Amino acid sequence: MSDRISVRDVAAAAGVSVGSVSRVLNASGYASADLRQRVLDAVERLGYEPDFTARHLRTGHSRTISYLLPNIANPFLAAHLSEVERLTQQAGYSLLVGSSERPARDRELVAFFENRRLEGIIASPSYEYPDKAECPFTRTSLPTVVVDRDLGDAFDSVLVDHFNGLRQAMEYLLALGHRRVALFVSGDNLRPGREKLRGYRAALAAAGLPYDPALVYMPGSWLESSRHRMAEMLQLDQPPTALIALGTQLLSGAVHVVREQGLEIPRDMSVIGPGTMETLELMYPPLTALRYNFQSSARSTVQLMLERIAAATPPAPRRVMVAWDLVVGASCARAY
Amino acid sequence: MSDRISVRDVAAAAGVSVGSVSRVLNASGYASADLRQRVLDAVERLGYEPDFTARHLRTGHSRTISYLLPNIANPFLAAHLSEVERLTQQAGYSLLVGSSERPARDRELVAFFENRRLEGIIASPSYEYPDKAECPFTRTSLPTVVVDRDLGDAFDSVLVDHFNGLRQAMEYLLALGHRRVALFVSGDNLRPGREKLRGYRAALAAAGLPYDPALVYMPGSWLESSRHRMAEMLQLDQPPTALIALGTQLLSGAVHVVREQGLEIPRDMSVIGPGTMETLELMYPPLTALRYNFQSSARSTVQLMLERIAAATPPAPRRVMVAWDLVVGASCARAY
DNA sequence: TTGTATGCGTTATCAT
DNA sequence: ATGATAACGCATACAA
Repeated sequence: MSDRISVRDVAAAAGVSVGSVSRVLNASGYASADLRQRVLDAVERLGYEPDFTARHLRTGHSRTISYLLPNIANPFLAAHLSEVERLTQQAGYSLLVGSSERPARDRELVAFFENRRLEGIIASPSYEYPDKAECPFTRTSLPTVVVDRDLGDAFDSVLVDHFNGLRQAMEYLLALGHRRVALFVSGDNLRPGREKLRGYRAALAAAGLPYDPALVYMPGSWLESSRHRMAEMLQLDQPPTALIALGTQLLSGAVHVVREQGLEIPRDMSVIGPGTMETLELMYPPLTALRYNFQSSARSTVQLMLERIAAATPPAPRRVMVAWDLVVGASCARAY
Repeated sequence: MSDRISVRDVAAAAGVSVGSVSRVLNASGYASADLRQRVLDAVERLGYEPDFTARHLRTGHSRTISYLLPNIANPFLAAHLSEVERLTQQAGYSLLVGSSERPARDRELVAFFENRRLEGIIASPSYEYPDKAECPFTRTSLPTVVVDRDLGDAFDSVLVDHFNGLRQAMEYLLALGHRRVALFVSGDNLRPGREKLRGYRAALAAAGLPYDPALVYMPGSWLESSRHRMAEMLQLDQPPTALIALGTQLLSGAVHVVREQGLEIPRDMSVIGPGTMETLELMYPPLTALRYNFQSSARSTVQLMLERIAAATPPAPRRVMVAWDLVVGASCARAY
């Protein structure tokens, strides 16, 4: 059963040496047409396929890259991961997934990736290492492409333009006459949250409106109660007339409370949410949503990685910006 | 830079032979306390870590398993994958993901996994190979655990109990007085769809009600229009008064049309949907949903796999059933 | 143009 | 108890 055929078997069957077999298969060095044909025949006949591990040990190429991310179950990340997997496979690489929600695990995984001689790391860690000396990705020599995180400009980065996405959404709401907009976005400890807040505030400032922290909810970690915060906001003297909630859970919790209080969307509350496939149609009226192109983002990610792997000398770090689009549904109305 | 330290370096530093280093590190064979200590010190001092690839080549253990699935972006699959990844990592294994939506790609991936000497395959393919001779998983000698597919009883399987899930949901609706229930589930070409249909029909039969194909929508592949089908159903002489839609897209499309026609949930249409995190709260009134435990399902999957890998002689195939729970929300009402 | 021999970094099988 | 050495399966420098 464990009679795997090796180069030796092929060589014997073809009546040539192992070196010749290898040379033919890798198109390295010379080989006469005759010898070449005999080898190819034998390979075909025996169904030989070079052992990946042995080749890896010899050449140093593992043809495998890894994707380190906080949580595969997050719809945004899953969509991106899915595309990345497709493209890496297409390029002849395998994709190893590693999920990590804390720095210690980041370090473990990076050490693990190095030990396995992976060829690159796509990193979207759950911590941004303000102290660069502690950043596991700075310390590794593996080609790294950072996805939507601020890890300094030593890395190739694919960044989502949260800033302008939020500005766009806010300008849309402000144009509808809204002056008090609630903002529900994930963690201010990571780039996506920070940039969204920046965009939100920039739009307010540009319109000459004050920034009110009481209208902002940015849970640092998972599963805090967005229901509770929305309930609080509705109790304010001047409650929000619009809501931007960019996360399925954040949105669902907030919207639940809004409706529970007998408020109607969009009449009493305008809503902008995340543009993942599901949410777009699940709500009624159809959600006005911020959406970005996973496919193009994944394409950039993989392309940067492959270029960096192939490069003889490491290229200067590049950064790619991915834009959000505002897809107008029917969940926003003019402020009364 | 590429000055990786090897056993030889450690051996030299400790003043012992490479064999001794290996023996100490693998706790195989004898080693005096003194030698043992010297080796451990040297390892510590040099920061040595055995190269995974070389070890793999020598021992045959790749400590890697793969998960073959149709589509990572599917929320159900992503949730399951996420748990499986966590558990495999925890057990010291890496997880390679491979997505495939057609038999030819299944075969490619299996060949690829064999070539890389992975230790096992978790398979949830997009085709069930009625002709077993064509099934790539039958032909491979790699330990295989099948997830929610009917690939015959030669494999360990973790199966979701769609049959009883649907029976449960139907009994609930029938008890509320509904007699015409629309069913929107994915493909009848795979076990999940087939079993759901069986459960649906069993419940109807038990209640002495006729089965009407005009109320059933089971798209074979993605993205057909559930909106269109729902619109048709609402035109029937006797339109459905309840809907079971088990898929985020199926649900959102159908519900969209229902509301568009001015029907109210649950007054004019009772709805039961899929119990993924997002959907549960996103709808208003809160969705009554069928839900199953990803974690327990993932735990079974990984456990079966690890046992099979560890077993000296392959155990008889086992099958684990995972139950659905009906989580009652407020999207169902008594039939008028 | 082709064959031989060495090494990749381990582990495991021998002697000692 | 420990050390020398072969072997895992391949690629390649070198000899022929």
